[in-house]
Amino acid sequence: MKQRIYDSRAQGLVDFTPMVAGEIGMYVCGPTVQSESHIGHLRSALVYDQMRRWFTATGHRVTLIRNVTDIDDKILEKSQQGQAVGCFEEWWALAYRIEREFTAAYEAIGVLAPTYEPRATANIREMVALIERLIERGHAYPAADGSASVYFDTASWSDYGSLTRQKRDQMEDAADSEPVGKRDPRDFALWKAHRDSEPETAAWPSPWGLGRPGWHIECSAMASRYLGEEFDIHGGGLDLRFPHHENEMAQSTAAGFRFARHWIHNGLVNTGGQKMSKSLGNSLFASELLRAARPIVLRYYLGSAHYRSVLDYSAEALEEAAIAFSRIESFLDRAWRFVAETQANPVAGEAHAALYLGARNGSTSSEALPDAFVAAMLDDFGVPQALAALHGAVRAGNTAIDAGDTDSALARACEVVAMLDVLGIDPRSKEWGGSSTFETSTGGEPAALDALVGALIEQRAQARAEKDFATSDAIRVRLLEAGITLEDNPTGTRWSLT
RNA sequence: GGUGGCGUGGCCGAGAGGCGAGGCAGCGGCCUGCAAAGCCGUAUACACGGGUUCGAAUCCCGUCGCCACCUCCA
Repeated sequence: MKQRIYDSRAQGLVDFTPMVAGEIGMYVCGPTVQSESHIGHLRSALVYDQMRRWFTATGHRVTLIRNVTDIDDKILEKSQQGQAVGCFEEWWALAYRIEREFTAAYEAIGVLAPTYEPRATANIREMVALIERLIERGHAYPAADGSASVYFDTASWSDYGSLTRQKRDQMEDAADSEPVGKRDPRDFALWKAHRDSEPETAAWPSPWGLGRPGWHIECSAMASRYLGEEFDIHGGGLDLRFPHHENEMAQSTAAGFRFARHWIHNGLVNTGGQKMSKSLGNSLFASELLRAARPIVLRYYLGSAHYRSVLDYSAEALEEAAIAFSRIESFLDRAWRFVAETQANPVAGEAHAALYLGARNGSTSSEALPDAFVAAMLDDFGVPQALAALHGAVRAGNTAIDAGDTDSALARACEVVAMLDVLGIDPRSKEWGGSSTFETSTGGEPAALDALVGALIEQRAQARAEKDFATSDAIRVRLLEAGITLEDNPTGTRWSLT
């Protein structure tokens, strides 16, 4: 079966074949580091992280480039606003501080670091070269007002608008565009002349004079620098289709590059059916979300809707995700305990352990993945369907445990771990702080607590043996009130923190 | 004015011409001293009106409602 992806430019599902067999180049638009990261940023980063992991799991060497826009109007504005109220922070300090916050949030939800994360300010020379090339080819011009600005000549590029299927003559004029020096209001800035009101640190020399790059040119320059003039996939949020990606594509192709073969756009996040925006005051910041749920649960939740769908956030849905996810976790706990308990032969036990670990590290390869899971992922990264396959394996595994079928239980557990591994949500993996041993969930609790709870469990067992259920229930209630849940199993009583 | 998307059961959320994804909640049962966990069973779901078809939630036409983008955006 072939990998299918939804290509925004083709507006449909297409077969995906890497340019070079076994290698995939992806460029993803990262954030403009001007203010706190929110749920939308997390979702976007996660979507491409999952694609990257999937490609890797299926044997590809992926080069993932995600840029950081660290120079832009808003960064300068914010810095100036802050300074006006006495908070002294240079624009570059602000950008760097926010960038680190973004990195921390990404890491918190298990987004792997991209292969490289170029900053716009470190690629000015490449941008200038690209602009020069566009001027030479007749698709860009220095501003007519004598400033150092340079604009892209949209009229010179007949393909302009093709990414978003818009006809140039039917586009609305940019309301806030600076008519200064532009031939046409639809033309956009490649290079922005330095203004006296802006800090000198935010200006670079160029053949046209001191200035800073326009927003779109950085991605064109960096994508080509790190991935070449043609590469497999370009991704970003749906809101970037126009103007950002349209302009990026226009610049790069007008410069003579083939550029991205496929364009992928992830859906946005709504809250209460409304678009999330600062003016509505309904932004969900990463910091709040990470307090509202365990990061691994947040990751699970963000993957529960297809990447192209709108994700309508609600606290209830997040809580449901937490319950659904703990079902998976408790299965893994249960499966491992079951296998350990029923495995009389330690040699076979070690073989099982090796199998289990292999599934976790992906070293059992995608063969350990159920067909339904693979089919779902091949079909435009159908993570929600893949999660259905995951839950199916959990149920089958629980059934096998109930039936006392060790081999089947272990096989299902290995499948579950392999699937979780691909999705980046294996609670026992190192990235989530799991240990590589096979302790049951109480294994990580302090020994003192275990001794205390163990003593109470002992007392309760005594009471139960004497059919003194009033006492045994009282002990259970007291522990529950303290946040400890008891479970009676055929082999004894197990406790866990709720 | 232009471009695109969405409307699925109590809730979230997949799917896209013929067996009702999955999760949460509910109900009935098994297990349990009672629980918990787990399992089994359980649903006149596809905005509305036409049409195409042996068969439509899925395709076509229309209507209604909601949303996004059209040079700040993940």
